[in-house]
Amino acid sequence: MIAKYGIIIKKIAIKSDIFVTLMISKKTKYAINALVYLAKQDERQPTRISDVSKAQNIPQKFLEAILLDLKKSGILASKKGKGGGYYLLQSPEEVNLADVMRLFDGPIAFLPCVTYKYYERCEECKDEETCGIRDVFLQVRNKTVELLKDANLAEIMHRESRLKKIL
Amino acid sequence: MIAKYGIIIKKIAIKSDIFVTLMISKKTKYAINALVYLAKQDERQPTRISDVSKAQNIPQKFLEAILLDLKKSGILASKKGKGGGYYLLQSPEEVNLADVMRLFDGPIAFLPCVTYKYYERCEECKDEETCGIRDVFLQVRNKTVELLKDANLAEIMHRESRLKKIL
DNA sequence: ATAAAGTCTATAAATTTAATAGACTAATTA
DNA sequence: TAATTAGTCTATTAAATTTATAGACTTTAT
Repeated sequence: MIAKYGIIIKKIAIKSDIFVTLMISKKTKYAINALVYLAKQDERQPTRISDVSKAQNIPQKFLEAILLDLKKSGILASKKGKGGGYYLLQSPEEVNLADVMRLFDGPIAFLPCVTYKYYERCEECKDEETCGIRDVFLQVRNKTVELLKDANLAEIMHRESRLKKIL
Repeated sequence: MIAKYGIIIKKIAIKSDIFVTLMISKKTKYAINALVYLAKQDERQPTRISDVSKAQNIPQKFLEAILLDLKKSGILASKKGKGGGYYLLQSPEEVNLADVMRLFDGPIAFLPCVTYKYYERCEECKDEETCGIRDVFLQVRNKTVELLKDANLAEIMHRESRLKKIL
């Protein structure tokens, strides 16, 4: 990144490219947008993939795979044939960003040694129990997961209402 | 990720591969390890790249580029020739993980729209000011940056001492 | 002088992300 | 039961990024 600084500045100014190293993937972003959109469709009427795709500006074929994954994980359900589409299977309160992010981007952690399900030791680490770097990243991970667990679809919609009132 | 679950489970069990989507890059990890190592070398005697490389298990050629970047950013200084090497230019209190991570992995944020220096709007976003998703990720980002700013090299070493006392 | 040690340029292998294409299957309804 | 709608599955590809590796070059201490 450093070696490319000159180019990067240019990119941001002209084409607005952005580094993605620590950011969520487009897949996760699309998934979250689609879920919030489905949560906003009152009733549990199925919504067509093509409708979600148009409304949220997500490439349809890409979205198909994403929704299928969300279905396999039990968050969404679908109905085939005419009048079919996708709908929330879980309640908006049950679906939180931590789970969605983990589904598509893997563990929420800056280091493998502070993950729960994907734990991996650092080779160079002499004593993990007393590693100061790990201690910091463990704290960050715990706080992040806490905040993302609280951020369920209902909460996200509440926040939007609140923000609209302020403005 | 989901489509590969079978393989992934196998990988974790057999070869312990890990997804890296939201994790810091090896470059950043190497940089942090090298910095903590240099901070532990009392006096400001230059330490050879080869010594850091061996002690921290970092490919030497890769480390050379990393240390050079840290030098360009003003964190380290170097001395050439015999008896040369790298040493901290800033005090251990001044060097924090937020700055180091930003240097190599770019902005600390899950979405471009909650970054400061690399801000980018989401195309699909109708009203950013009232976006509930953005509101969540902004909160996460602020907390994360706060914790990482506090995590300077001195603090990391303090934590190690504290952890050693507990054990 | 010469040996030690950092610097610079270029390139390559491996992995991952993001996206596309097309055939196939299931369900509804006329 | 045929036609249509809409989700499902498999394969492939393009682009970008990460993680290195190689080798020539420059500077400095003794």
